[in-house]
Amino acid sequence: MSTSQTPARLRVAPSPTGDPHVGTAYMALFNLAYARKTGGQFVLRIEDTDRNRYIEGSEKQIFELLRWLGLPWDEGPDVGGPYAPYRQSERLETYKPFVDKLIADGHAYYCWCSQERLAKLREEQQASKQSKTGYDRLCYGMSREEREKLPGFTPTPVVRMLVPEDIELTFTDLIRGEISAPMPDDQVILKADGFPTYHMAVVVDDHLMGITHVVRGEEWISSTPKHLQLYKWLGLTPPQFAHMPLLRNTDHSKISKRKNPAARLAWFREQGYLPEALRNFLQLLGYPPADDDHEISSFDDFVENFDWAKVSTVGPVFDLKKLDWMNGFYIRSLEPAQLAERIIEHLQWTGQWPTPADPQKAKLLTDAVPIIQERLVTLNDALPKLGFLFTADDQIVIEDDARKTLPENWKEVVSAAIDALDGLESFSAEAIQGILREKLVEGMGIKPKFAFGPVRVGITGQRVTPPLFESMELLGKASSLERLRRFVNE
RNA sequence: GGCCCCGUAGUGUAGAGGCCUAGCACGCGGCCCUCUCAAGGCUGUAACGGCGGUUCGAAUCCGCUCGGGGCUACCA
Repeated sequence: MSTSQTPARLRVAPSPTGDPHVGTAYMALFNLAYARKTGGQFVLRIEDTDRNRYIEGSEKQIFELLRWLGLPWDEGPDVGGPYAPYRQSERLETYKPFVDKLIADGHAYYCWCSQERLAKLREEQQASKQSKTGYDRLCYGMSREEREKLPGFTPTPVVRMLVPEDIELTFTDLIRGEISAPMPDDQVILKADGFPTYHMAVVVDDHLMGITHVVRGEEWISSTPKHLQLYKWLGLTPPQFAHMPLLRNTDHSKISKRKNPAARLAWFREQGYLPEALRNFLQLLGYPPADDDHEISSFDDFVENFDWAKVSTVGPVFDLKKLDWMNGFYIRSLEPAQLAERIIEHLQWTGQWPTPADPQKAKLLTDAVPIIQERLVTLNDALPKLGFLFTADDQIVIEDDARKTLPENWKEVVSAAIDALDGLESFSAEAIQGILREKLVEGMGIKPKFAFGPVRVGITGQRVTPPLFESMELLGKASSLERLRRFVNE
């Protein structure tokens, strides 16, 4: 039970730099869970301080996919909120006084070093295998005039923080407990283009927006001392930190779009995964199931028992096989009518079907859902499994691997089936099965497998199909007989 | 190179000194069911990286070692 806790404010802060990343959804899920558990708020903030990597339309994708996944935010660029704007590019004036104060207090200084000089410096440090790397403080204590006389000068300065020797490198993490981080160098906090870097913006915004818990990826552990130092200089109370494990590729490297199609959040939707299945799956990465032999769990259950201490410190590898199983499970647990709707929506979203859908096709699909429901892994599997239903009788092609399964006497079998079916009044699956068993299996002494096999091939052209008798019922008597006749006379 | 984080079956995890001849889920194998394929039922397979300590006793604590990962940008 959620005891009386102080409402927490958490945020997810993706950058609009391309296709939304699956890691964004992973972070959002855990942030949201804790916000809900404490009765607090979940904020979406867009961190678009990098003008070079900014990609038009990426932000919209973030909104769309996070909503699709069922992770709604209480405050954000598109829904507003008391701390608007929620887009860092619209907050440039907000950061200025904080930077000015740091400079005035002697905690930050201007740096006119050119990118070239810095690159060269870095190169030399790497090559010399020195233990100490980072900016060499050439500009520290200099005026513009003084610096200008030296090489590697660039007219527009950046602002760097003056990291003290005794900076606190240890902090408490909600997931890992006491941890320490590397000694930082004099990090740039304000870029030449007037935009703050992440380090400056995140501290100012998290403070101004009343964020109480910062939940982010493990890759930020090494930056946390810088952030803590900024809070200290500015006289602000820092939030609590929880560093989530990093999602991994199969080779255990940090998950990347290049090595892993699943790194793109949109990929899951395109493949036809159900958002509730993906959410459940993500929840299980680095987090134990609530019930030891039952990994299916609702978001509410997740929230109910949520505890940072349960989050694993080991970066989990994506196992799509498990997601497949889970997606199938969620598909099977839907009402057939609901599933039909989801399939149609998906076909429309992927552009395979028009909007509005052809009523006849929609009806046929809906009627057919019960026979494919337990055979689907993703929504994309539906149409291919039902191909024979949406194909005209004279367009059915007998596939090679289906033909190979045909016994010697297949024409005899199919002819007998035609005769049996022809006199059938009610063309129901039950009646079809009844008469075929009577005439072929019992009457001719043919094993069910070889009696129904040729009929299946004639009806669908395929070796593997949904249940035969139900398929024939859906197809109707006329079409079924037509197909069998064409088959036997080919 | 330096600093930091991490190390239970193929994958996700349970395990917080004896309840562990290490549990569960997915995967994979077998059997049953069966009109194919699924679904379902039963069943099998497979792990504490290594080495030293501490202890009556270690997957659990300590050290070293090996391995993986992250950071080391005017990217986040």
